[in-house]
Amino acid sequence: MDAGEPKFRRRKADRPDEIVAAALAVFAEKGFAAAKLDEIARRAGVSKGALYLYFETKEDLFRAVVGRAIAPNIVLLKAMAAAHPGPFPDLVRGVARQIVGLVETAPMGGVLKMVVGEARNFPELARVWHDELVAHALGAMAGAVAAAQARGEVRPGDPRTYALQMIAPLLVGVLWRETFTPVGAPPFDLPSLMTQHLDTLLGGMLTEEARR
Amino acid sequence: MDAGEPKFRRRKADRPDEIVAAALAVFAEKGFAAAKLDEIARRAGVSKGALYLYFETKEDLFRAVVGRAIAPNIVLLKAMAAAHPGPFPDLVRGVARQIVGLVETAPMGGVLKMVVGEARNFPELARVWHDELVAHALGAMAGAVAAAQARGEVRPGDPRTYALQMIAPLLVGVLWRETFTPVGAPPFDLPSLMTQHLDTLLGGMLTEEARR
Amino acid sequence: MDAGEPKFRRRKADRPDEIVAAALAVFAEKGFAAAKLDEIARRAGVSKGALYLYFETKEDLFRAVVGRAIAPNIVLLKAMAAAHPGPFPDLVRGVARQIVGLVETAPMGGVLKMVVGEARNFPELARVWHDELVAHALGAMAGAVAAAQARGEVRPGDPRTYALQMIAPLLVGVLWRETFTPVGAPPFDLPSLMTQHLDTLLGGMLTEEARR
Amino acid sequence: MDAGEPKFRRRKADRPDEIVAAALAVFAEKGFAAAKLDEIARRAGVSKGALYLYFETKEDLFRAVVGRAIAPNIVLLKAMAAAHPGPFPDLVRGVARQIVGLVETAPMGGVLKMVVGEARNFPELARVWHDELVAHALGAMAGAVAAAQARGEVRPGDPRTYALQMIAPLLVGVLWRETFTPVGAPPFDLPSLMTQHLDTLLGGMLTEEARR
DNA sequence: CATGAATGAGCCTTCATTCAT
DNA sequence: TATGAATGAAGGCTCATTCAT
Repeated sequence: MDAGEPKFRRRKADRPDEIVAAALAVFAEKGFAAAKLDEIARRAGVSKGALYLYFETKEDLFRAVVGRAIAPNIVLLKAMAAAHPGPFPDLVRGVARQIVGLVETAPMGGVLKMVVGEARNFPELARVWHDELVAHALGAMAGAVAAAQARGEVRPGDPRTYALQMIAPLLVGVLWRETFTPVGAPPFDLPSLMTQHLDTLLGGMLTEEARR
Repeated sequence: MDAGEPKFRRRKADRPDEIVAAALAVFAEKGFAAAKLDEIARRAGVSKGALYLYFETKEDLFRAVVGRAIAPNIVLLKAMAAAHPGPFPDLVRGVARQIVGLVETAPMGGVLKMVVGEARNFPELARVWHDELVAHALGAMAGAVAAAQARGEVRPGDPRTYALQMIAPLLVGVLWRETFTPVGAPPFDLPSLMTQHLDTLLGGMLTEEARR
Repeated sequence: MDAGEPKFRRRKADRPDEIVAAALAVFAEKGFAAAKLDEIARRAGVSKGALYLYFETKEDLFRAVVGRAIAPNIVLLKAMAAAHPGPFPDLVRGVARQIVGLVETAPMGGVLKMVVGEARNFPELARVWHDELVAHALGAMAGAVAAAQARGEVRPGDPRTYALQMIAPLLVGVLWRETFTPVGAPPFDLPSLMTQHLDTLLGGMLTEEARR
Repeated sequence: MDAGEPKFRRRKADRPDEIVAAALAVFAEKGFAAAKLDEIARRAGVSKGALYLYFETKEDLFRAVVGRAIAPNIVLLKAMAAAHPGPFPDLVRGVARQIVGLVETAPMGGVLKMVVGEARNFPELARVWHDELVAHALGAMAGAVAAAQARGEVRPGDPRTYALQMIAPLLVGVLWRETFTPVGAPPFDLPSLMTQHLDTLLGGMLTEEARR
């Protein structure tokens, strides 16, 4: 930018993000222990030593990667908080559209694998993910369900469980894409999957009146 | 030695199974790369060298672990194949009961993590799992759905997607138990979860006539 | 020993000592930081990994080396404690003979360099050396001086300082041998040095009566 | 720049000396290998890169440090050369006073440690120290002893050894201060130590007539 | 001259694998 | 078979050195 065109030396401020992006890719693919700093450095276009200018240790880098991967998902929380107070199905479909959009753009499969796969080795990361994102999201959706129940829109049942039911097929679809599609399994089209799922599930969740 | 009580000594023939069991526990907890043969040997009650009497390499052991973990799940395929040809909901609930029973007894969470987490590092294992178990199970259930649709019991929709919808919350519940419950998150009761889910989902899947 | 002659595989029990001996040589020559585990392993006739069967870290090995080097010097303390209660000069010369003997056999120069050179980096080692050996030795000799003063054998003066005066030339002679002799400086013959020094020093320390 | 107060800015010409001073402190404390250029640069108040404007390598800087540390000691040689040709004890005490003065002002402990501790890794430095300083000083003192012997002031004995005997306690006292005092050992007061030592030693060195 | 981000060779440490017993 | 001491290749991390600015 300065002095006309991008110099072949990248600007320092971008380095950490570039490293985190490269690290995310490698950690997601290999897992923490199997990921090699050599490969992360190579993919980030820097030397191995440069990693240590920005992160203390490999674990530190991993923490940064997993921690920062929360941010893009936070938008969902805000979207849900700002969701119009209309009929329950509209809310659900609106949120679902956002999530599907996120899944299509962000490397959610890899992040999921990282969080789930390393939860035992990095419990504090699982805790952060739960406390700062998952619990909020699940709680918000459960709250919406409970409100809909109070309005007579949704049948009785545990709201938190309803929330899990709604999102689960998408998560499994993402893991499927990550796990079985690369070895030749037929993929699931996630938007279609989600559409059919919500049609079906809402069909069973809504009361007679709400369904009409 | 110990000329007294030789009967209680485990027979040598059990060694491989004991090793695989110990390895399953460690691999499930740590992942492939972070698992140490020292720990596997210790948990199996044998020396490190003994592992190599039964398995060529660490990868070999891992393959054996993941491969053998298919077997307990195969019963599901047989159960589905032998399922009575009655009404669709009965079939679904019967199968679900079996799966939930399996989930309660077998370390399915750990196995899931292994298969998903190492799919990129061991693609042939993902392939085996898909080809020998997952595809069959999903296909069988999709076939049942299609048959029910043909009989007018189930509404239109992609049968394979329906199958995924049915199982997904249970899988996510298992991963939840593995990931977030250890760090203080409230657990999901899997049988209740499955009951509520099938009630809801079938409510949306079944046609008017079938639902009556 | 077993089965006739020494098998080409050395017996395990000796390994730690062999490693410590090799490490002493390398640490004494290079200092802690410049010493390479590769070289220590090579000189000990084992692989680099074998070091870690007996010592946790390089620092641990260093601590073991410096710690064990105290032992051979402890004999001096015992010799001094058991010293005959005769005239002061006899005591001094007897102890000196022991020390000179030690200096000729043990690698005292290297050990001295290690303790002094790494005192700032490993203060706990300096403390151990002082508390377990040096303070005792200096104190014992100072005690003997004080007793001799009480008996009227030695002139007034600080006993601890007298003790230092007695030993200092030998220590400097050892360091000289370590430092300047290898680059062509004329050596000092330590026994002669010590003889002349004690003759001179006692000449100045003893009272008229004692000197007679 | 800083058009306001340029006068207080250190002149560039001082940089090398400032760097050498900082390096001396760090090398003396840590030893060559454990010393980090980062710390030297920080203590010198310059950037790491700036070190390379004045010194080719870390070894070069070390050589400069050790080499320049000779200079302050050279004054001793001159003092001894210019020493009045009076009685031997006066000469000795005069020189001792100079040395004690030097020890109190210059970081002689650290320098000693550097020279002794790195003699094996940098033999040429040990050689320079010996050839340019130590040999001269020891030789000068030995010469004075020999002259005094010729005058009948000093008893028979190896003059070079006598010289070593005279200086050794001070050197050991310096090393003691460097090594054991920081870990709680009682210190030696070097001037008192030297006074008592010379009183004692001269008492044994001088002939009857000279002592009178 | 001066800076400090970047490099990469080198070292400590780990751990799968081997092998003498 | 079984052991566990020993190996050595591999990888995380450090730090002297370089170089674009």
